[in-house]
Amino acid sequence: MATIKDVAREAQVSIATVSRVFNGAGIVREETARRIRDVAASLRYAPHGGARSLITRRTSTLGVLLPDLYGEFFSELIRGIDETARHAGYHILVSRSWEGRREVEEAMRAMRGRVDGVVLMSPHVNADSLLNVPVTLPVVLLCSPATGPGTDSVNVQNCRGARDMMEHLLSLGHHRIAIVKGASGNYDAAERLRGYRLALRDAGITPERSLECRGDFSEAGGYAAALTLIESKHRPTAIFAANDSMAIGVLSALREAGLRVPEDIAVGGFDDIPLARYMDPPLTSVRVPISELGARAVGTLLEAIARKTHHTRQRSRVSTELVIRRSTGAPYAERPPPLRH
Amino acid sequence: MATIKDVAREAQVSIATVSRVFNGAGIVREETARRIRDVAASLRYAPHGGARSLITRRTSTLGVLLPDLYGEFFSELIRGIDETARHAGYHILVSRSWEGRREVEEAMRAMRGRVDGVVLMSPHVNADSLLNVPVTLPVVLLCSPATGPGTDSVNVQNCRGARDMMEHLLSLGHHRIAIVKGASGNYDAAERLRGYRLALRDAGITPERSLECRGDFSEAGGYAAALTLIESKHRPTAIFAANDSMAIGVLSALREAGLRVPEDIAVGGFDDIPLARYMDPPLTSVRVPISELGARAVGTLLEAIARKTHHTRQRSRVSTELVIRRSTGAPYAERPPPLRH
DNA sequence: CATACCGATGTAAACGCTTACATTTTTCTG
DNA sequence: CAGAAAAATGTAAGCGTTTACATCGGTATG
Repeated sequence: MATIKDVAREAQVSIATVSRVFNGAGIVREETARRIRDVAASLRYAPHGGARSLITRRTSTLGVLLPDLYGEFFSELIRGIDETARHAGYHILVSRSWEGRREVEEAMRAMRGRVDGVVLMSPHVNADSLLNVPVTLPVVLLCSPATGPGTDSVNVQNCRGARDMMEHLLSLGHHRIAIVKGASGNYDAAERLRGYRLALRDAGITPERSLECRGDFSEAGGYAAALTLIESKHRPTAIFAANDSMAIGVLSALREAGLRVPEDIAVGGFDDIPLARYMDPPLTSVRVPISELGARAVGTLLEAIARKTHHTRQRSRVSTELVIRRSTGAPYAERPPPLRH
Repeated sequence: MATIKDVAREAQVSIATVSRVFNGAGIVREETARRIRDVAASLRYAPHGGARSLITRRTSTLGVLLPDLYGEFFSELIRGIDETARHAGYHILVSRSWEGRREVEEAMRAMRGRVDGVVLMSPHVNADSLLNVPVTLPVVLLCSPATGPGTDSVNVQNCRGARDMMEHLLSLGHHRIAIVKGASGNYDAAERLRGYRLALRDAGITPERSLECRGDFSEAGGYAAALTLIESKHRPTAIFAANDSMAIGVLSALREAGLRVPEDIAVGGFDDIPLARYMDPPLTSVRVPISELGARAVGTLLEAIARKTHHTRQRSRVSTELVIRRSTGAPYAERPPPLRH
């Protein structure tokens, strides 16, 4: 590959002049500039990003550390992140970091000198503690428990969203409402559970442990949970799954058991993934503006990078919206999608 | 941020020794090594990836240029790519390059010095021509038209898959089968159309232009196409949509028009995205092993990188599989998903 | 006891670029 | 047309690493 030196030699100028042409900085006589560009083109020269960032101390790249890459949630998230990043002239370096604290640390140090900042989603680790450990880099926490101050973070209004769903179910006359919980140790899961309990208390109902089913955010987990609930002596009249994947599993289990939704039992989910409205019956869910979540995180990160040390930490929460469809049997449930974009 | 020099000074050794400790290369006395590691930890030192890759001439990063990031297809693709890349110790730098040739070129040159190779998916540009233009980097083409030799590429057996679907429909007794075409100028779209026509010819049926509806791979496009087909004087008895998103749009349009699927009209899709089996009725589709597609591309790329110039070009095609469900009304259609993982 | 050798460490030259500063060339001014 | 100011270009010092090669004790060898 041709380097700046090759171009300089060929065009009979110093490398400084070549550099100036490619950076728009400094002044170069038009004739010289043209000659340099021609030579560069004929040599197929392109500036070496790595070398450039070594000296400028900026990589124009953002690291994105995610716990997983599976499913629509992450697809949307990455889209939101990329969109915002690219508008600001940044690339994104995606990495899937497994759950453990060790791996996250490892991933963080691998980012050193490759990125200008990191969006970190690590719902299983108390991410705050991570920040003391490896590299010093601007970091924004996404959907992660961040206790202390000192850290930027973006979260979903899980608790509020869960309460909205519960209030909806309660308003339809349900008293025995079960929840299929999210993965244990997961921050979002814990918050949604908290919302569930709060809503019950507010309605004067004492939460029952037998109605709190363990789950893991997977379809299979929802399926299994539903089976348990169906067989329980005092069957619930509604099931709130802590995410849509599990709700889908629940629907399958109910159908196989010959139970009608919503007539025999109502079902609600969380996230409102695109699939939700296509279920049979269409699934009532709590919409999370996923791509906005990513966009917000990047926005915060960019600010942190720009402001360097002088930067007041921000923690924001994106709000959710209850989307009512047939699976909860509300009279005003959403009609089938119109589809004319 | 601490650099190798800081560590060296603090530990009272030369930077070379520090470097050796962090690379496992060369021999360092255990006592010295420990001291260096301690100092490094207390200084929160981590090697600077950029500087390192400047001198070693490898970045341990793979560039991924995609036309879009929307939807399950890309989510799966990235997953496959990341999986394989990380096993080989590579990171991935994701970039969405718009359609135009200019943008792809621009993105390619931005990759210079940041990555060791590129997976390029650019279904609208004759990607082969790109390879002459900007930077010299190992490239693997994904789902892209690559005419000449000289280029590694990974594709889907679009034509074969489309024929499978058509043969299935023909075997069910359909003669008037419409196709909703993919985006114009798109390679996959063209190949699927080719398969459609070949299958008809083989069955002794002359393809009719009026049965080839324009589409764009979007739900809305499928919806619009279906409306046209419904209103045509001589209505088809089956519709083959060139991807699942459009098939979903088709299903919506048919439902709204009061037509039953598959009794009044059969519908088939392509890709077999997760949504397909949840449709009502579940959608017959041609499964594309998406994450394998990504994995294969990375595998080929890694080989190209390893082999440097000595590398025989490979072009592989991943095969598809017809997944029969209720939307085509075959007697042996797939039962509802089992779900016990 | 000189020699060769080996293990441990240091020295310094890259890698491809940017940029402050110095130097040369051009253009203007009186 | 001299001299100064402005414009154009060159020089060289890094950026944070790796690594070939040099150095320097110390130990085994003859």
